[in-house]
Amino acid sequence: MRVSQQEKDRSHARIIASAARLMREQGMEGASVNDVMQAAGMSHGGFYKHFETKEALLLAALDQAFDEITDRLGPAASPADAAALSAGFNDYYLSDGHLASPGHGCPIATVSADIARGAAALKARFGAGVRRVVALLARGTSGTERARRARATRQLAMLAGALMIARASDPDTAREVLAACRDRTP
Amino acid sequence: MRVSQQEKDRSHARIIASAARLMREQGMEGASVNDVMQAAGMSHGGFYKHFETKEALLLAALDQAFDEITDRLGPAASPADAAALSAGFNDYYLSDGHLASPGHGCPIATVSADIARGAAALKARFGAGVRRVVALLARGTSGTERARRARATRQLAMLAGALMIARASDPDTAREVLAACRDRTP
DNA sequence: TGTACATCAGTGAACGCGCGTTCACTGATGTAC
DNA sequence: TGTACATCAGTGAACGCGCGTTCACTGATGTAC
Repeated sequence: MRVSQQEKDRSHARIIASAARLMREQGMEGASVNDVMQAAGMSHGGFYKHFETKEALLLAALDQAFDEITDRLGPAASPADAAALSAGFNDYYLSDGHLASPGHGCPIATVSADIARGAAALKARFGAGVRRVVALLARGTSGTERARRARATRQLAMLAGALMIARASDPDTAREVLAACRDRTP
Repeated sequence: MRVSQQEKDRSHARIIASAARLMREQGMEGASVNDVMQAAGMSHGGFYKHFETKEALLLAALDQAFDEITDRLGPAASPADAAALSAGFNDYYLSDGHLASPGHGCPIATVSADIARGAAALKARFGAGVRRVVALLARGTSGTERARRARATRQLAMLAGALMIARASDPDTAREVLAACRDRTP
């Protein structure tokens, strides 16, 4: 049966939120249209009233996943706040909570291999997301614009690599990798 | 028709080599049994004369992929050689060749997200592979055993993260990420 | 404001397809004499 | 060394299953009068 425009908008948001979580938990191919719609409380048939293809959904879900992590870094009233935020980012990124909850964590560590095999449109959005995170991390640091961006990039690369390695390893190795990278910036 | 033991051994090696490449190019789920057997010059039906399940193949292919990268770091006659090898590893790891050839590159950057969703047996082998690479990278560096291992771990995490981000990004962002991480160790 | 009707969000069955796995079959290999 | 026969690596058809996508249908919503 037909549903109000307001309710359709809510459905749309639920579909994207479910996809943003499931694509990080199950991978971009592993997150099936059926799973996503089920998680959003609907049946699979209605999906194509919201998106033309699965790939269009993944584009929206990827943006949302990056939004979740930039929201975490966004609020900084002063350069000092920004520096503290950037330092605290390491703690969050390598925390046990982040390790155990890929579905609500950084998309770099969960879907970059899928995107590397994907369409150029996905890579463009991913690259834009990375630039946004780097720009936020670079606030409040010292040096030339170029040097600050480069340092933030190295920090993000190390964190994403460490999280990814820890998640793919046995518990002992995971612990060792996280310990080596915590409290250190490249 | 039956085939000699010698030829069966060669088939076995070709299947693992094809899987080691395809799993890095297409992902562990994306590398189908049919694709692997085709790439090894056989039809899919013969696969189960070599492996009990697809997962058993992936275990063997993962070990082989790690062997390929530890072979690169293996030969070091002296501590000075080891230090030069470790420094040169950065150049190889972030080279355009490695960027463009995931099928013959480091498995950390290509299959870790798949393994994070996989069985404990895969994680154990992955963790062992990571430890082997870290141990090789740590040779010829200074400091306590613990500090040397930690530094090598940070280096590997940064490299894997950078390569993964570069592959998943548009060309401009990829270039910037690689430039920021080349010639720098965390 | 009330009524008549067109719109369309969501449902559930169905589509063709590729997946991992199984199986009957073939004929060269390996073995026993 | 030669012969008879059991073994088994590799083939190709077939299996049930879940995938992305399509479609006829339902009935509440939104619109025109």
